[in-house]
Amino acid sequence: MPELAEVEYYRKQWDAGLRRPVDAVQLHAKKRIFRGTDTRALVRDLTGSRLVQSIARGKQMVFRFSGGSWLGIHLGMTGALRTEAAGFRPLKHDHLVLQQPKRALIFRDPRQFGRVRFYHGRGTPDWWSEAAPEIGSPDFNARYVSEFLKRHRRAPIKAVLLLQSGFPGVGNWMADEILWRARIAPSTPSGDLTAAQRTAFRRATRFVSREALRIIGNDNADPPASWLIHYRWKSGGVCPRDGTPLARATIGGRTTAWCVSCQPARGA
DNA sequence: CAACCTGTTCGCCA
DNA sequence: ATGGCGAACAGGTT
Repeated sequence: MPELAEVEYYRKQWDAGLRRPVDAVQLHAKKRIFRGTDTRALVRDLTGSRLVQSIARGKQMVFRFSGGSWLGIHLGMTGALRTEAAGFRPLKHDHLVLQQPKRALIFRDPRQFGRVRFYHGRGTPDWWSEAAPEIGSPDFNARYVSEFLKRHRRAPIKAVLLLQSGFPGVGNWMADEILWRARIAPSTPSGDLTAAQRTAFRRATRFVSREALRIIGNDNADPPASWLIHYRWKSGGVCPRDGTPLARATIGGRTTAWCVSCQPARGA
C-alpha cells in the first residue's frame, strides 16, 4: 500500500537490524522482483556484511551495508517490509529474507510490481543518483512546480501529480487528497491552473506530504477523520467538507475520487 | 465470477 | 525529441 509515508514507515521497520550482521540471505532468483538484478552478487556480498544505513526518497529506498553494498527496494503496489524472529522460515510471498543473529528482515510482495536492486563497489549506484527535489525540500519551490506543470500542460493535473519525476512519493490516494484540499478538479489540464490555484496546489502538496509523514510514517496511524482518504473508496462516499456525494472516474489511468462542489470543473 | 487495486514501464502515436 | 495514453505485469480481495 505504499506511498511516501508508508514507504517511510516500512523503511523504519528494518532499522531494528542496524549495525547487525547478515548471517544468511534467502531468495528465489527467478522471481520477477529481481528482474535485471545480479542475485548471486547480492547473496555473496551481503552475507557477512552489516546493515549501516537506510534512506528513503519518494517511493524508493536504499539500504547500505558495510563493504560498499547497496540494496535498493521499491515496494510496488503490494510490497511490505517487516521483521520476524531469528530463524524465520519464509512464507509464500516472502521473496527476500536477511537472517540476522536476533531477527530476520523480510521483503514481502505478493503482486511483485516491486523491485530489488543491488550494487557493490565504490561510489553511488546509478539507480540511486539524484532526481527530483523532494516535496519537503527548499528546492520544491513555486518556480519548480510551475515549470513542471507547464512542461505537462496538456495532461490532467491528476496524471501529472502521479509523475514521480515531479512529485516523488505521491500516489493515488495522496493525489486525490491534495487536489481535494486545493479545490482543483482532477481533470483540469495542468497548464490551465491559475496562479492562485498553483499556489494552493503547492501548499496542499506540502501539507499532505508533511502530515502523512508525521502521522503514518512513524507508526502507521490513521490520518484525521476530516481527510478524504477515509471516504474515497466507500460506495456512497461523501465529501467530508460539505457532504456532496463523491464523483468517481478514471483519470491518469487511475480511479479518481473528487467533490464536484468543492472542486468544480472550469467553466462550471 | 467479474471487477478492482495506495505502481511502474513499454510501445505506439501525435 | 518529447509528451500523453493505454496495455501489461500477478495475485489477492470484494
